[in-house]
Amino acid sequence: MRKGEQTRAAILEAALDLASRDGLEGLTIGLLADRMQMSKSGVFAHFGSREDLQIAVIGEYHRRFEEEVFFPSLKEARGLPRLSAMYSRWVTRHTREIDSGCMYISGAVEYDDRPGPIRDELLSMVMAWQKALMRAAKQSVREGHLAPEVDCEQLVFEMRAMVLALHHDARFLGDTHAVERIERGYARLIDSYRVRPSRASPCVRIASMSAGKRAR
Amino acid sequence: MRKGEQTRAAILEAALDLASRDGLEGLTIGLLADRMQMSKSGVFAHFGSREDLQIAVIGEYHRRFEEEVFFPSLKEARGLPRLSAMYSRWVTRHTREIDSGCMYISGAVEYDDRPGPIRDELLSMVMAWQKALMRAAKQSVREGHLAPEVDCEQLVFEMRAMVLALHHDARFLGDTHAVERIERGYARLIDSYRVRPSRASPCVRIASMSAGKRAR
DNA sequence: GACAAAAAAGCACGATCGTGCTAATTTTCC
DNA sequence: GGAAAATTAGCACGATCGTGCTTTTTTGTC
Repeated sequence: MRKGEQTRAAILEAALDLASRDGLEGLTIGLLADRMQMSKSGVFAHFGSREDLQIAVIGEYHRRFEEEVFFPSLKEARGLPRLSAMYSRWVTRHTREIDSGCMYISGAVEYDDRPGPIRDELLSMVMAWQKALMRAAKQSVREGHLAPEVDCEQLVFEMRAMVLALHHDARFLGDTHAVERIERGYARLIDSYRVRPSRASPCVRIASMSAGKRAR
Repeated sequence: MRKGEQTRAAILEAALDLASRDGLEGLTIGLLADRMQMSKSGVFAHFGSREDLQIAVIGEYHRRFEEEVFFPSLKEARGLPRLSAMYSRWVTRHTREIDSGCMYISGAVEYDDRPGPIRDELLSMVMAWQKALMRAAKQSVREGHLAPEVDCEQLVFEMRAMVLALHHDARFLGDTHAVERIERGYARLIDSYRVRPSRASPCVRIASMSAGKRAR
């Protein structure tokens, strides 16, 4: 009883690693059994099917994502500080998982025209994060950190876009400068949307971004 | 002799369609044979191996990409008009291949940590297009359309980023407004980099982008 | 330590994969 | 039209896949 949950967790850990590297489609029971030094049936028994395994992996990935990126950012003050913290932690996570890959991104490509429970699961998690970003952006406007006429959808779109590019460039092109570009891009983005009471307003963005980098 | 090339081309056509939908990894000889109403060996004989088939598909995809996006843009005047034309055609192509998917993007995810000839082939084609964008951006600076202090790498990075987001949102999220966002994003991007001799400078960008849309 | 329950293994199944080999068929050329 | 060459089909192979079934091993409880 207790042992079961324990090995299940260990399998999930290995599955997470494997799926992050080779994609959810590359996550195979045989490979997983090899890595766990178990029989295929032994692994299989813990999850009703491969699909359930994949869904469990997605859930676990999301749990960790929230724990690492989302929840800590809630400690920041509402508005731009929180939005920047979320973005900074998101970017930091990408730079750290540079050789494991983001499951939200690889999953989006793998399942963008493959309907079913896995796609649904991925979609709901990606949307959850996207909505969290949207909330933070709108709060930034409400708090007076960003100009009232800011199109938050547009802002979040461009923020997400650069993360996709970061992932693409760092992993596929092997570009090591993508992080700097995303920082510059975000700076420019916020700068053009910021409410400027005076020329020398405190630069929340830079502080938060580099704090995130230091924490790496 | 003649018949061979003909059916080879037909196979390649079907393979291109299949790989655009299910990814290069999803391109399988059996599926291809089914769609061609041929035997597996019949299909196989035209390409020395599956890998050679995949590489041939990538090459064909790139040929069509250049023909549709790159070459026509060369007719535009050097500098910003050409850069905008390239971008516009690129975006247009994405909106049209919304239910087939961009092989450069899906390929990047599939092969970002799978070394070998396929990755090499993909990489060289993606880099070719990226360099073409860079040349056009730098020419825009040289021609005086963009400010001299513009960081072209940064500009192209953000341009590419939004295309990735367009692909992601249109295909995975099913978002129908991504095209408008990329247009607004590009407008903002260029606007902040543009050289402004007068307030009412001719708006090359908008003209070109909407021309591209009309041509769809 | 015995016993019930849970966990893991063993095994087999049908499918699908890429790919070699050989035979049949079609095309091309004189 | 017949010979030569190119093209396609047929078939088999070893691998790997997910998954059901039965048996063995391990675990937790009295």
